[in-house]
Order: sequence, then C-alpha cells, then structure tokens
Amino acid sequence: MFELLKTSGNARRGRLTTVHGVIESPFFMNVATSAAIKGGISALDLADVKCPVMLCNTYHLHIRPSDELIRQMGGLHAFTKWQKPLLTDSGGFQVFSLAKLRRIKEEGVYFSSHVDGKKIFMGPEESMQIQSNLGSTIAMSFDECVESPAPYDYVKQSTERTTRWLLRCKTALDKLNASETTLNKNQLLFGINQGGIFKDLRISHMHEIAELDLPGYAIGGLAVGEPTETMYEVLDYIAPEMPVHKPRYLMGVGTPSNLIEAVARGIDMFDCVMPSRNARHGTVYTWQGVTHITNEKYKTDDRPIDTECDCPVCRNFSLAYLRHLFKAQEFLSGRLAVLHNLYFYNTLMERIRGAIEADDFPQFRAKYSLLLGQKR
RNA sequence: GAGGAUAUAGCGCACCUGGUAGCGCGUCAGAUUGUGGCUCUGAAGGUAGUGGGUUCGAGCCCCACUAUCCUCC
Repeated sequence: MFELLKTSGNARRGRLTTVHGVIESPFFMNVATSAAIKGGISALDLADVKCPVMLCNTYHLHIRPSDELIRQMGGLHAFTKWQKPLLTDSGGFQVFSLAKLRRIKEEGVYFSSHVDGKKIFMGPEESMQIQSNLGSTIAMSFDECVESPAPYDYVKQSTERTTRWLLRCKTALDKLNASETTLNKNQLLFGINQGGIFKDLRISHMHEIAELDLPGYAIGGLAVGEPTETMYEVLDYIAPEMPVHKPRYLMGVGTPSNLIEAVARGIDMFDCVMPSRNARHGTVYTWQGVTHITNEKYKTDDRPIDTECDCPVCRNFSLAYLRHLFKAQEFLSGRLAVLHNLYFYNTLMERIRGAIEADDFPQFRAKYSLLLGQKR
C-alpha cells in the first residue's frame, strides 16, 4: 500500500507499506546483484548506511546459485539475513545487457549465460517463478529494455510485446501467490514502462499498463545512452501519466543530481550501481561535489572524505589512509568507499524527504542539483 | 683469475640492412546510470651507462672504462 503524504510541486513524499516493513519515499535502493553489495558489504552493514531496500538480480541468482537453492534455504531474506524490504529485478535488463547470443521470441528470450555459456530460456513465467522462489518483497515484470537510439518501428513492436509479457507476468504471479507453498504470498508486482524516447509510445504504453492496477510502476529504458536532458524530457511527460497513488520507480538512475531532478519530476524510487561501482574505483560523493580518492592532492590529507558526513568511514578514517588503501589495492578500500557512498545516497534521499516535508524542496534542489554533480 | 652476455622512461622490454626513440606495467588526470571486482579516454615522463672513434648522420658499427649477470678454474 502506498500513501501520498505530501507534495511540493511535482515532488512527492510518500510511504510504501509492505509485509517486510514500511519504506519512506522518495528512497534509493542499494544494489546487491548476487545477494551481496559488491565491496564486501553484508546485510549486517546496511543499517549503518541507512539502507531502506536491498535490490537483488534475478538473472544472476538464477544462474548462480539458482533460485531453487535459495528457496530451499528459505528465500533471499533468510539467505542474506536482510529482513527489510527487498526488490528483485526481473532479469530483463541483464538478458539484454550481459547475455550473449540472445534471440528474442514472443514466448521469451533464449540466451547464453555470461558465466558458463549455458543455454537458458527466460520468459515472463520463468521470471515470475524465479522471483517467487527468491521471495522478494517486490518483483519486477519481465520486459525488454531497448537500447538507445533505436528505430521507432522496433521500439513500437518491442513495447507492444512488453505489454503482452506484463499480462503474462501478472497471471503467473497471481497464480504463484495463491499457492500454499509460496514463500511470500504477498509478493508485489511492479509494471515497467518502455517506449524509448518516443512520446506517443511511452504514453500509450503507460496507459495500457496502468489499467492492470498494479501496486507500483517503473520507468525503464532510460539512462541507456541518451543525453540527460532527453531523460528529463521523458520524465516531464511520462510522470503525469502515471497513477498518482502508486509508487513510481525510475530504474537504474542515477547520479545525485539525477535523483534530485527526477524527484522534482515526481519519481519516488531509484536504484543504481553508481555509488557502489564508483566507490570501488575510487570516486566518492560529498556535499561539495564528487571527488577521486586517488588524486595526489589527498596524499597527506588528514581530513575525512567529507567533513559534513557522519558516516562510520568519515568518523574514523582520513583521505590519506583511504588513498593509500586504493593505491595498495587493499580490499578494504572498496568496502570503506562503498559504505561512504551508500550512506551518502541514503542520506541524500533522507534530506530530500525532509526538504519536501519542510516545504523547502525547491531551495534544496537549487542548492544541490548542480553542486553535487561537480568535481570538488 | 679466464671466457661470455647485457647496459634505452620508475620497472620489464622493443627499435628490422646506421637517418635525432616506441610498447606494456606503473604514475598523473578524466569517464562510468535496472553491476562480469570491469572497461574506456587523455597526459606527463628518456636525448639511449661513461668517455672517445668511424660516418654527412650513431641507440644501432669500433675502442676504452664502469656496473651488473652467467659459465669455468
């Protein structure tokens, strides 16, 4: 159940209630692809970085260790010891971005595993079965994420197929949720809007999937190569077409600036590999902009990453120490930088929520939207 | 003590029959958007161990010295 608590312009402050707990929105989901946040972070660390939702990947977990195994171990919550809400991706995006030799048919996608080349078939029913086995709080529908740019005719054909796949997803998950042996009988299905950067396809697709009255809706197929301004234009016209009383999830986005700008356009949920991937490569976020830990200027810098940050890393370690860890390729470098970046992202969302509540969001946006994208 | 080999960027190497030096790693800087612990882009950095000779011209050919390595006694 989603409650819309307050708005500020198009920005929304809401609350999503699930069987695994209540989530205050807007929020950012922390990506744990293979049931672990890369960088050596376990579910036990996530409270320290104020993580509201963990996101795991259907595609990866299906291949290894397999969803059947995870189900046998009691589902993802029991397996990972994460007790709060958990979202699973559908596998759609990975099939299109990682898998080799894929063939898209009406029934689904045939592809080879990126791990061992094994031939795999995944369609809407398979994706739902896998996510049901994983027992996540929120399951995402199986879609095709079309790369950008793509020709209009192909996007149209693909989007229509994604609609048909969504119907099959709903039928399949309803059936699974009704089964006595299902781990999470309250598993929620979110639909995904596609349509590339074509306004008429985006809007007609949104209207079609909204008719299913699903518990939430996502916008897919953005931040896949198009200019940032184009992504904002799509949000400008698609968000008003989305159900008001359902959470809106912009998939795979983005930079701190992207999050602020998307919230300003009415988005409630995000996920992105950026804070964790960049952290592992030495790029960290601060309230004065992004910076590279490995820069020589930090060689003897005794200050924390961000003097305004009170994360466990900034309370204890200096830039000089972190730079050393990166140069020495110590495993700890990634772990500490990831903890900081996740704390930063989750705190950013917390401050956005606070700003909307305090009727201060326009000022917050004006102050930070540009600043957070700049180099410190 | 004798014989042989090598000396070129911080490190490891290349430059074919002599025409004023390239590569990898590292360093420095920048990318990175539903994560294959990646990947990509750009920059700085050497006048070739030292001295001399041959030549219009030497990293390359010759001599001496120095250093290092290998083998033998």
